[in-house]
Amino acid sequence: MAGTREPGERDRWLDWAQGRLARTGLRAGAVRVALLELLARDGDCLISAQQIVARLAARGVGSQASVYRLLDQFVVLGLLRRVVGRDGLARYEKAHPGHSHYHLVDARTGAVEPFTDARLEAAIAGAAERHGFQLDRYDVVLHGVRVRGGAA
Amino acid sequence: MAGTREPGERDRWLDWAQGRLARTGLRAGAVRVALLELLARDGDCLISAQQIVARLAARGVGSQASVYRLLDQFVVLGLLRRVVGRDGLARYEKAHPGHSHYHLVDARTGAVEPFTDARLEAAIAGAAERHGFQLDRYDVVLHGVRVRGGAA
DNA sequence: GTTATTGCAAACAATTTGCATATAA
DNA sequence: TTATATGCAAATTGTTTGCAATAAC
Repeated sequence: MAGTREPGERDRWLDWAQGRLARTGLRAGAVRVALLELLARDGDCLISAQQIVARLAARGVGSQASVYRLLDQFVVLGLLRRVVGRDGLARYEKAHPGHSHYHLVDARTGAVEPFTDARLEAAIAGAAERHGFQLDRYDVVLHGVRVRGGAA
Repeated sequence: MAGTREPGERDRWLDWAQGRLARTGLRAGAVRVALLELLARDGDCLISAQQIVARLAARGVGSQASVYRLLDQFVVLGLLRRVVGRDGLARYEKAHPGHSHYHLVDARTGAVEPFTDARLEAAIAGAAERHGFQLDRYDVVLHGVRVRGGAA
């Protein structure tokens, strides 16, 4: 199952995010609390804003406006990463400081799966260098079909 | 200037596209003709649908509906590549069969520039292989600032 | 009490669709 | 002639914004 990692990581992100928010003068409203909890649990791979709105609504919390506003806020604070898919929808996932990753999209199921790859990272840095670019950030999305179990 | 290549490439794409369209039972309407010509000239790097609509409108040709419909059609036929930017807008560029490339986005100017890099290509193939993925297609977008003239 | 948070509804913008008309083959 | 191409206007859909009411600190 994508999103299952070492125990404690979920809470680590939550603690980090809460600490960061506490230090900004912002206030812990009901929607923000619920959103943080939801993201801590399900924010390991891209979730769309609409999905989030729906899940919160199912619990009787939040509205379009507040969810979009909070997501924006979290992105600005560096708590979330925002990615726009081929369908033009914004999706979000927890940001882990200094820990960038790529996405594998399964052409059959549409499932998105994060992965990291040191060699690829090095190759990208090299390519940027060769083309006279000082790299700031990058997006890499691979589309294909799974033929073997993913490398852990 | 991005988009300047060997002489004749523009017409080569146009010929190829026209040939492909001719063999499909579709008809060469006025908007299609104008759109093909525009793309042959300016389609080397990502243009948004709105830009295209505007440019055609300035020449008194086309409408939202026909432009969007034609662009879709061209993508399906493999004449164009469709890319969705971080702003969620669809952008298009000429597809060259078997000739994939990446994009450099200048963080200062927002300019998008295509490039190719054999080593990067190999690295991507390797990463897909390592993660048990049979690669179908990929998107690579590098964000940063230009520090030297681009490698020709 | 002051100021940020929330919800509602309206506003927006890109894209899509229905349908009547024009036109290429 | 007959199916495709086109334009117009309306509909969709994701996202944003204005504003009054609410609640955190």
